[in-house]
Amino acid sequence: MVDETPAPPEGFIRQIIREELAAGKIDGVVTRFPPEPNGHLHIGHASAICQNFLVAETFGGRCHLRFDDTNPAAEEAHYADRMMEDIRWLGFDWGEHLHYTSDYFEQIFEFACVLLREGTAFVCDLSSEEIAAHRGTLKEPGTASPYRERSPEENLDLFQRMRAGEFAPGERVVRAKIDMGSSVLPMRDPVLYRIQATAHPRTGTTWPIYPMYDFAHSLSDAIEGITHSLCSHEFVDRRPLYDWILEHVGIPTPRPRQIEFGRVGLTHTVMSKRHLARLIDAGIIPGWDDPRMPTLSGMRRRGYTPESIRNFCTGVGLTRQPKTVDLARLEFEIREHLNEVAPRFMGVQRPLKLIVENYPEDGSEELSAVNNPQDPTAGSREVPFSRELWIEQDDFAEDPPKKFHRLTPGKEVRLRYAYLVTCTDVVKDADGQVVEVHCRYDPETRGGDAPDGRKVRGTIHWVSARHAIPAELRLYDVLFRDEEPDPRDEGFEDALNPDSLKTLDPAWLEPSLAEAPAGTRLQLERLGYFCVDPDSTADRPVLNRIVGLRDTWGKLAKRGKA
RNA sequence: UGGGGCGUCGCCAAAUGGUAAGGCAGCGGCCUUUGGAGCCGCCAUUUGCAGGUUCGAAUCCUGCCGCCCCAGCCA
Repeated sequence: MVDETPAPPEGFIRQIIREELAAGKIDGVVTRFPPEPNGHLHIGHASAICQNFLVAETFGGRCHLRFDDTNPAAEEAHYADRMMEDIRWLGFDWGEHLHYTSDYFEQIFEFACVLLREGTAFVCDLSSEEIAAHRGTLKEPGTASPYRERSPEENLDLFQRMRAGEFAPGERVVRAKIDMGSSVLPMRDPVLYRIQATAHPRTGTTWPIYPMYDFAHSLSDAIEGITHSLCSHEFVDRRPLYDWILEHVGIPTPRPRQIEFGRVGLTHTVMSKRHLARLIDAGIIPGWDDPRMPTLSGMRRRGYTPESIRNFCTGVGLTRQPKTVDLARLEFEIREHLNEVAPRFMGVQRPLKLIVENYPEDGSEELSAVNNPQDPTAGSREVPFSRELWIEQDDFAEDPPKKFHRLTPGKEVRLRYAYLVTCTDVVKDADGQVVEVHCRYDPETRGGDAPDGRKVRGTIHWVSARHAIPAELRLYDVLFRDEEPDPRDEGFEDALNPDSLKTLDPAWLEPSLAEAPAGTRLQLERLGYFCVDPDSTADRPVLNRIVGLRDTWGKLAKRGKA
C-alpha cells in the first residue's frame, strides 16, 4: 500500500500476533483507527494511524477507519472530512471500511438489552454527582447504587422508555453490574448509556440516548470483526471492562483483543488539543494549519512529506514505552527525503548588492545550473547572470572570522554555476554599514571551473538583481524553547519561542521560481528546504522554510563566539 | 503494597539466560562548484538501585527507587 516506507520494525505487537497465528487462535488480522471527530489530527495520531495500518499490512489484513461518534455534544461532521483528508494524504487507504459507531446504535442498544435481561446491567436513577460519590476513591471501595437490584423486567421497561425520550438528560443511566469494590475504577458499575438532548450529526434526533465509549468501542470492534484493537496506554485500565463487555454480551471467541502501546510526542511542542487551542485563542498562532503546529494539516502546509512522517513514525518503533522523540529525528527524515527529490534553486534571504565591475553594463547571459545533484535525471536549467547581483549578507565579511571561506576583501570565491570573482571594494553608508560590495570576475571561469586548476574554497549563491523576483520567506522555528514544555506549569506560555516565525521580505529568487504552484517543495541552495505557501500570489511567491540545511559552519561560528 | 504501567547512551531502540545491534544527536577526519550530500572513525566494561540464583543475568528471583495512568453521564 505504501511503497516508499521501509518495512517497519517488528515490535511487541507483531510478536504477539505471530504467536496467536502460530497457535491457531486467529486466522487473520483486522485493525482499526478510531478517532472521535472532534479535533485535528497531529503527529501523535499519525503514529497510531501508521501502526494500525502497517500492523494489518504486515499480516495481509486490513485496517478500518471508524469515527467514534458517540458524543454529539462534542462532535462535528466537518472534523471527519478533515481527518479523512489527512489520513489519505499520509498514504493510507481504508477501502470499503469507512465506518461510524453511530451506524451500530441499534445493535449496541440490543446488546444493552441482553445485559439488562441477564441481570448484568441495570438502570440507575442516581444523579451524576451521586454516582461519583458512590464510586469511592482510589483507595476506598465504592458503594452499591440503591437501584442495583432492579428486576430485569423493570430495567428493560425503563430502558425502552429512556429510548422513547421519556426522561430528561441526567435523570437515568444504564450501568453495568460488575463490582463496586474493584480496585480497577472502570469496573465499579460503569455507566453504559446516558441520555443526551443534543442532535447527532448523523442520526439527528432519532436517539435521545447514547452509549458510552467503553460499551460502544468494544462492541463496534466486535461487530466489525476487529482482531486487534490497538490503542494508547491510558486505556490499559479499561481492558478488563472491554473484555467483560464482550464476554457478557455473548460475543463468541476469538474476541477482539485490546493491546496498548506508548504514545509518541515531540520535543519543543505539545500535542494536547486543549493547549494547542489555547495558542490559537490567544492569537499567538493564527490557525490549526499554521506551519508551526504539530497537526498534520500544519505539517503539510509547512512542507513535510507524507513519506517523511511515515518514516518518522515507523522509525521510532512500536513499544509500550511512552516517548518524546527529539525534533531532530523528524528533521532528519524530511531532509533525507527532500535531499533525494527536491529540485535546487538559488535565492537570497538577506540581500546585499554585489557589483561585478568588469562585466558589461547592460550585458547578461544564461548559465546552466544542475537541478538536483542527487538525481541525474532531474536535468538542468538556465539561470540569468548580469553585472549587478544579490548575494547573502552572511556571505560577505569585511573582517572575517577564522575559517571563513566566503567573500572578503581581496579574496576570490566562486559564484555557483557562474564565475570566480575577487572582491575589490566595499561601499558603506553614513553609518558605516556595508551597502555594496564590488568585485571583478575572471571570464575564463564561466560555469565556475578554473582552467588553470586553481583551488577556490568558497562557493556562494547569488541571483541577478535585474532578473530576480521578490518573494516573502517565512522562517519557522520551534514553538517552545523548552524541550519538554509542561502545560501544567504556571509559566507555560512564557516558554513560547518569540521567534517561532521570522518573515524575510523582500527576499530575491531566481526567475524560474516565478510560477511554482502552492505545495511545491524545493531546496534553496545553501539555505534549506522550502515549500510554496498558498498565500502566494501571481507576482509574489511566499515560501515556508520546512527545515534548514545541516549547518556545520553555523555550529562552528556559534561555538567560536561562545 | 488501592490498582495498573514504564525504566537499556542526550533522544529513540535491539537483544527472548551465552557475554550490550542500529538510528538520531554529538565529536574528529576525508571529500566536495551547496560549509549540503557522501565517505571513514569515535561515542554504554554495562542495562534505575541493592542483593540473590547461575559456569554465565539487561533477561530469572527478592527488596527498594523514580516517573506515568485511573475517582466524566468525555473519548
